[in-house]
Amino acid sequence: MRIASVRLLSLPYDCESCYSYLADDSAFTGAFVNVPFGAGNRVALGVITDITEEAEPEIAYKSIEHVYSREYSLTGEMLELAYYIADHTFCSFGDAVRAVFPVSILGTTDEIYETTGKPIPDLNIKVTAVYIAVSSGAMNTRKRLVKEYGAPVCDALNYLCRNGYLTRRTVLRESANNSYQFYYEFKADVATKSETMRRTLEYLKKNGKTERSELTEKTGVNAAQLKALCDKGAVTLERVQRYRRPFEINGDAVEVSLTDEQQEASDRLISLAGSGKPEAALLYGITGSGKTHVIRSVCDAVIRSGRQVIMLVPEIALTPQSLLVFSSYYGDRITVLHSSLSEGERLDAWRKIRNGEIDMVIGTRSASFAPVPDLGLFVIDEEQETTYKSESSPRYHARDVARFRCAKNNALMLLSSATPSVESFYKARTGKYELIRLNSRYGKAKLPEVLTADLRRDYADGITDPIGTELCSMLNKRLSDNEQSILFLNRRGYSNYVSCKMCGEVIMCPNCDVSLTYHKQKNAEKGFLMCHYCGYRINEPDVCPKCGSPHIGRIGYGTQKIDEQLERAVPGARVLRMDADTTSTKNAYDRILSDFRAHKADILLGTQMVTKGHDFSDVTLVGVVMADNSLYLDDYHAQERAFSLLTQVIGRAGRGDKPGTALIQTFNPDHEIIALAKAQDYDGFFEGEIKMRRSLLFPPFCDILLFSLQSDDETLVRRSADELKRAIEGRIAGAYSDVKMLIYGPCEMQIFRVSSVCRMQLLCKLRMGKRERALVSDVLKGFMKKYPRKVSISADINPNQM
DNA sequence: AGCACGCCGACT
DNA sequence: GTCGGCGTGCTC
Repeated sequence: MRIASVRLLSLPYDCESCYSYLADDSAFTGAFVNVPFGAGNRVALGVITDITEEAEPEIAYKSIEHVYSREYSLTGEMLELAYYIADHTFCSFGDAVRAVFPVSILGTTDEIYETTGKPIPDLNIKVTAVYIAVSSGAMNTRKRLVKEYGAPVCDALNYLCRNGYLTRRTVLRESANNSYQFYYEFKADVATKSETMRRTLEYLKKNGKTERSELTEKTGVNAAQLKALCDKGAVTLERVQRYRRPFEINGDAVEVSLTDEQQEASDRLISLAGSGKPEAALLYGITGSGKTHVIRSVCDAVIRSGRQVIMLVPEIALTPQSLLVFSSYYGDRITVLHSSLSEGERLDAWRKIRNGEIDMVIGTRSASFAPVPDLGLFVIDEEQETTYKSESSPRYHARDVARFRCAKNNALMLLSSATPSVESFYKARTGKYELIRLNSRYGKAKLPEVLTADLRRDYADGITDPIGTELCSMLNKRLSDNEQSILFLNRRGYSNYVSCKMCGEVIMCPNCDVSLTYHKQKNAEKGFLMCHYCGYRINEPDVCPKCGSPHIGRIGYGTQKIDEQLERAVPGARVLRMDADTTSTKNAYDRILSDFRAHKADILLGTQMVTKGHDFSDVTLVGVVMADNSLYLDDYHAQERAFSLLTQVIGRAGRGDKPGTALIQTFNPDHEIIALAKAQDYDGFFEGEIKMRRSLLFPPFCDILLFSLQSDDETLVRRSADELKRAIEGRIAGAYSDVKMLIYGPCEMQIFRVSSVCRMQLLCKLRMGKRERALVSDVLKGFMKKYPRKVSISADINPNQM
């Protein structure tokens, strides 16, 4: 007897998810299966993790209902990766599998109900209604019934099945996202009366294998006639998956010759990639040093050796420009993979990758799981970016996935950055990663001149405009010289809120502990106020809701307001605004950038988005409207983020022939981080930062473990948070006395209430290892058992925000 | 997570 | 007296 261990995807974290089922010969490890589960034998999706021959007599086994094909199964690597993710990020096995595998590719299952003919007795009216609906035939699938009658039908259906009035069978429906092309080929002459069919046969005889649409067009044959020809054995039909392509390939490959420094870096990386061992390297090169050329040259070598490359970029908006660089070399052997592809596009890309039709995958965090058959190189560009860490379950870091996969495939993990994360640079310093430096700027580009504008002086003169006098005059100068400028606005602290000038009341969201943000309404005097956390929305009030005073007004300035001020301060300038509001539509981002590149505007004003690796040769001025906002967040990352951001912004100036200038407006021109960014002195920044991290005990000298608790019952979250702390302390005093950790809190999260849900957190510093993970898992499961469905809890290792 | 079983309040 | 509330416990 074959017994398969099946792990179910639908069970929560605190449930044992492994069950044994009888299996036939079609079962294999890594296969997705449908199994009957629970008293109602509802269909559940699972994965076979193991197969044995020994049955245990005391277990009443059920049988596997369906085994999905090998084409859509987990490879050994992916199965191990799913376990790795579940273990390291404390998520359910199902969440981990759904991250590594596009489960929707399997299609959907539904349950069909049929009457048995057994007459029903006098039953509950609802049950009778369901029975009648089913027996009429129109309403016989579970999904349709649930949609019509709501969830309670399940009870009725189970009752009817249990007592033999209905039977249930499950059906599989192939994913609607499959799209096929049909190829016909001539096989044998047959007699037919139809002129069209004869013509079709002749055409096939002459032209060989032909796609259906071409055949229909040329001979006028229809689907029914083709089917008849197949049935008669006159032609054969071949069904081929059709792939959609969500992007254009353009540009011609330009052979770039590498500088000596670049060539040396490339040679070293190529030898690492070919070492036959897992390797990790950090490519650290100042902005404009040509990291991309080096990466491309390494990709070339890896692909030539028959292996594949995965390259991650921080955000979707950056995929087109990377694609532009690489697609000219690799043509249709390259693909993108990210979450804004349509379902069909994503699945197509996935299939092509798995079929070995792709040499290079470019994508965001989720592309870490691209099923390349023989991974040779895993590049993470701008590796310090926070977007590589997932903020929802599974809370994995792409770097850890990369490391895991490179270890399995003896591949090279290549981190690349001008401002590496402190953690990565420390690893490079201590020899865990090979450090490869590019020290010289490439081509004609020169480091821009960096100036600071002391806003205190403006304030002393009574000028409080967001664009100070210095910046204003420099912008005007650029305009008259027909040169371009970029203005960067740090979003944080720039939200517009509404407050009463009489009583000081700030209009808050009723569901969340945040102020409402003002939004302009098109063609209207009054705007509206919206909560960015829960979406709550009201019209802008005329009077203060607290004291009734009409003296209420908008405070703060965002891109909109600065846009308005620019009209006055730099008359005649054409301004393009790029932020979350103006880039909401699909191609807006590309359009804004290409318009700016074509010099259809003089000033590009925007948030984070303007800082990311675009080269505009006409830009000679970059202004940072307010540098201070990013410096004082109470988070140990704050300095690092600020330095990285400022360095990137400054790097945007002077990418072409003309010398560039960066102007940083600040109230703190003497701040250390600003000085370091001004000098583009990463090493200096790192020395200071690593000292701080060591003395205050922060990563990389420990890991941060953050528990978050949520509940709509305020007293319960508070109480359970205290109890969580005691539970951890109890275990450390008992079974886990070998685990060392510091516990801080519990305390309220920065925004305590969101959507009427109260949130607490508990922070721990420790060094994560096997025992530590066991403890965390233990504590989590204990907590979930104690507060089922009342308080939700999650654990996050080294979160982006605390 | 579902779903069944089981034990207490507002209705025919 | 029953329908149905959701607390507890189990699922190969």
